Amino acid sequence: MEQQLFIYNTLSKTKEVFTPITPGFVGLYVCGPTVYGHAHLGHSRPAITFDLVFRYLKHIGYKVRYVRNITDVGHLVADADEGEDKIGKKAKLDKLEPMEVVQTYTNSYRHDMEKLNVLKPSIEPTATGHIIEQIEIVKKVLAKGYGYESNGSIYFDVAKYNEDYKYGKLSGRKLEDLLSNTRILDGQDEKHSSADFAIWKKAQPEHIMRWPSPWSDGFPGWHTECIAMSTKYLGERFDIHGGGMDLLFPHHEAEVAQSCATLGHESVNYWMHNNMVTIDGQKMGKSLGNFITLDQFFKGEHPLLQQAYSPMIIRFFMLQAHYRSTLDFSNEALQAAQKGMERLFKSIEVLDSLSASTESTVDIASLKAKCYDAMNDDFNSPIVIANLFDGVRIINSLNDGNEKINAADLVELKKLYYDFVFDILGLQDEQAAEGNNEVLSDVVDLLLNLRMEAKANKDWAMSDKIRNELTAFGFEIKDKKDGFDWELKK
RNA sequence: GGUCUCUUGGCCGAGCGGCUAGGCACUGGUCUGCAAAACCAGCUACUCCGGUUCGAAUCCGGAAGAGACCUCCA
Repeated sequence: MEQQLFIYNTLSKTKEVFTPITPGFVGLYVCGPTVYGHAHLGHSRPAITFDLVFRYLKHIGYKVRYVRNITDVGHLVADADEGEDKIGKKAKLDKLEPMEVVQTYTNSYRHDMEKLNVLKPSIEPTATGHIIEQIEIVKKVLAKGYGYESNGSIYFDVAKYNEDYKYGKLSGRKLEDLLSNTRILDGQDEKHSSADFAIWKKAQPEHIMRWPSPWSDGFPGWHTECIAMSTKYLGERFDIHGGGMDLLFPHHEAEVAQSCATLGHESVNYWMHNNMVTIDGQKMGKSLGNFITLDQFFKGEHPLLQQAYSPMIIRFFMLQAHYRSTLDFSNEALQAAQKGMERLFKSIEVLDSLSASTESTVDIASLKAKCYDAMNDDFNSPIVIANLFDGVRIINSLNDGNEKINAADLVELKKLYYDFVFDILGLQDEQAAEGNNEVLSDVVDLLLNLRMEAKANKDWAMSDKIRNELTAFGFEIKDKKDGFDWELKK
């Protein structure tokens, strides 16, 4: 591809031309889930967003190393039971080993991702597998003078750091504002300042997940794992770091700080952030308890769901909005996505059956160019989809004989749809995958042939009887000029 | 309270100075024994008030409403 790819960089708040550090190669890191619960619709947003990025970068010829972590330790519980992390808390409640909790939800997450046709990352590291690396980072922070020990825990000294670097450059915050706007008093006197964050936390006696360190038996802080894993697998400088907007502050800001503090420079060239999925205009999230899990969507088992929504409907729904816009959940929107997607897939079936003419009356080249332009403009999948729908009209017109296409264009058109629909957008035809039983197919054909005979004899009663009964079983009958077509609706 | 973002037709969602995406729904037409499907056509919106401009949904200022972050969160 000759064209340039533009990516919106949160660091500069502008779209920038993408230039990889090493020509032909891309290092991509994305913050993965904390595995203490089943994945909900919100979790699928970054997964699908960066799956699109991963797929497109590969499509245009890059070799991509995609690292997406599993957070299986280190996040404190919200309601301030000091020193207890989420995984540990959940483990006690369920009377399970912490690693059993981790395994359960990791499996569940991977299962959901597979259903959504999200490609597996190149490396999927876990925080617990990188305790040593995190301890090394803590040591470096201390050695450089940007951290301090307090009662066995180590904190990052934001004020000290801010003297040498600018804290807040990613999220656009100022340290003074942060300090003057702390809402609740901290309760813990260990920190010198409320803006400081823990990079190593001493474990309380009852705390199960713990590791030895030079300072205490404990566990790594919240923001250290990503920088440990990203630099380990992608290097001290790498191309793209992605994640949800809600991680921008403090999580990503703290990553930038730790990079600068330990390496003397930033690690990430392009920061990408996907927006939130909302429900009734509010962020769908664990803390608000207003989430619907992916599995509930797939099965339709939730009071707010009017029906089941297959993984591909969810995926298509997400891709119909740009990743930097909020996306509001509703049954109506999901149902509209479903119908649109069905139309798209139907046209691909039609496309496969088209035959070429000697001339073309359709402009495939410009359609193709529009699709690539959209992707190159910060991965604008809704525009791609809009163009594909323009193509649907073209395909149907070709099928109806209102337009003509030559052999070369037909090959191009097919390639365009296969590339974009299956490869880049990562959609799959679920209807087809369900397996059209051949015998069933023959039987339906037999019945419809009988109906054709009835029609020829103007026996409308018999004709309608066959059609209506097939319809009742869930078949859709489409009459054509000289025959018929049918499909089994779900 | 602080920082930031958003407000588009019946619904969902692009666009980000002129040529007014797309999907769903709806209406009319073509085709058809009728219907469905498909195609063609229609429905033409940018929260409000000022300003800049030959020209603004798009830029600037203000108001109202909503949201995100400031605390674990994708």
